[in-house]
Amino acid sequence: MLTIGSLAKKTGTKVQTIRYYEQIGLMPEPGRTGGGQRRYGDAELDRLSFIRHSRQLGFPLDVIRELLDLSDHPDKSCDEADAIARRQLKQVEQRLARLKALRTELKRMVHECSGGRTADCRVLEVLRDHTECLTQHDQMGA
Amino acid sequence: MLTIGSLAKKTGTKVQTIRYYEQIGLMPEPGRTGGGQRRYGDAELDRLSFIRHSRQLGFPLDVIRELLDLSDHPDKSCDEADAIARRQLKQVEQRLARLKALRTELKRMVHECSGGRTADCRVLEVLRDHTECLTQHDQMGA
DNA sequence: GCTTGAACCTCCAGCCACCAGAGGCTTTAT
DNA sequence: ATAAAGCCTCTGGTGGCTGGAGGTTCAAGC
Repeated sequence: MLTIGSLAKKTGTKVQTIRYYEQIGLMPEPGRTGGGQRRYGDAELDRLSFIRHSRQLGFPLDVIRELLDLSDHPDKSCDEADAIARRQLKQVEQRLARLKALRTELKRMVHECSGGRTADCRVLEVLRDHTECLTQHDQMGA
Repeated sequence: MLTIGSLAKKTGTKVQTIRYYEQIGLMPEPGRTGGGQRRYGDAELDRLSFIRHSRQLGFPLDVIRELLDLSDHPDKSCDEADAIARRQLKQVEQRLARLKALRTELKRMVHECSGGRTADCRVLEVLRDHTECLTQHDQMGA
């Protein structure tokens, strides 16, 4: 039987985060001691590990909910999980592309700045005038 | 003289966002009509363009505040603006590296999944067992 | 058995950078 | 004169947590 603190340590989660997951129904309500403290077993450890690992891979919580549901039904088709992972991959690739464009632009700013007064600062100049940008970096989100 | 709506259109900003910027002191309080509607001039247009462009390059609002301040004082040294841009570049590069690791992992998951029941799903299996990961993808943040 | 101190409890507020909607007023065009 | 588009303020929500206040419980040492 694990306390919330040791569960937190084992999974690299903050205690508050575990309580938060319980609050939004992502983690089940665990058993309690007579005094009202939470106690966890192996099932909860596995579930939390799954959640944390999915988070590290960038899946949002509502998607993780779906993945957990799939994982709880071993006879369902795998297609859905596969589709979710593919979507995530696509998003990661889009974000990569955007970040690369940003990097290019920032590098250019920094390289062209040769010190001096801010009046002649290349960094500020580029920020002032969007038309100087070579790359398109329209919406962010990452 | 621009209405808030036309300023929004020109800069690709939502109207509410402009009011938000005003509320947090990033944009100045503009002049008003007799009826209380905001009217903007070219200075505000320039300032908002600067803000939006900086946002697109991923600078957070408090950093943009610094950049605006530097831009308002043409005789200050350029070093600070340069340092800010370099920091941002570094952060972008870190995020790129993390995203690349994620992409690798997601690709592997997707490639290894050959359909079937969720019980045998490679995607779910990898999520369950972190030790199968080749790459380290510790904290996210993007 | 008693005391200490670490870990637990609940509840509330805040972070970032907005976005949406309710309910009402102003402007502009016809 | 009227209509509709756009403006106003104010409130509350988003995602995914994180921190703190103020109080209780647990486990270990004496």
